[in-house]
Amino acid sequence: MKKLEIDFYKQDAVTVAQKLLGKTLVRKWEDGTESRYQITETEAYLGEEDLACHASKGRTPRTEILYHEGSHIYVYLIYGMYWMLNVVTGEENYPQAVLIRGIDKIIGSGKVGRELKIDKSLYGENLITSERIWIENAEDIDDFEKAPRVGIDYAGDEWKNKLWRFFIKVKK
DNA sequence: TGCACGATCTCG
DNA sequence: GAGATCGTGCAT
Repeated sequence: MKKLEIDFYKQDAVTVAQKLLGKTLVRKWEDGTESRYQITETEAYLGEEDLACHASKGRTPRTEILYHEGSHIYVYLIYGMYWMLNVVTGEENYPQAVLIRGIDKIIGSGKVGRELKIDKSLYGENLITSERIWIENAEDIDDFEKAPRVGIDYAGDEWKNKLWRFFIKVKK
């Protein structure tokens, strides 16, 4: 399949989060081998006014990449041990990102970070030009579930109740 | 310069 | 149900 192009990432985070479901995440290792995963769960973080989005605290060295245009990668260390993998979306100066929470059978952003060996060296990587990580196109998934986002109790009711978490419905 | 806290997981 | 473990942001 073909790599996703810049136009895909320039859409808003909520749209991209839904469309990323079912797409193929490709990780190329140091030794030249590749691993491929189907994206099964995502969450959207949209703009400075979204209190759950890291950019709500303003532009800092850490969140800088969120202000760039879509297709960049935002990695973030949480609880001192887990690297979260995020895809920056939208136009420049409009901070948005999609958190990858699940790939294949690996559900949980901490596990994803470990599986993909995500670390600071991937911060700011570009999904279109990178030789180490990119996303390939696949058929859109229409049959998915929505739910409130996880672990953002501090964001306040208005934001924490938004159904911006998306995951593929498990087939019986 | 210091400190409290978090988009989590694993183990007991 | 608590601990592991550390970069970041904000208060001193």
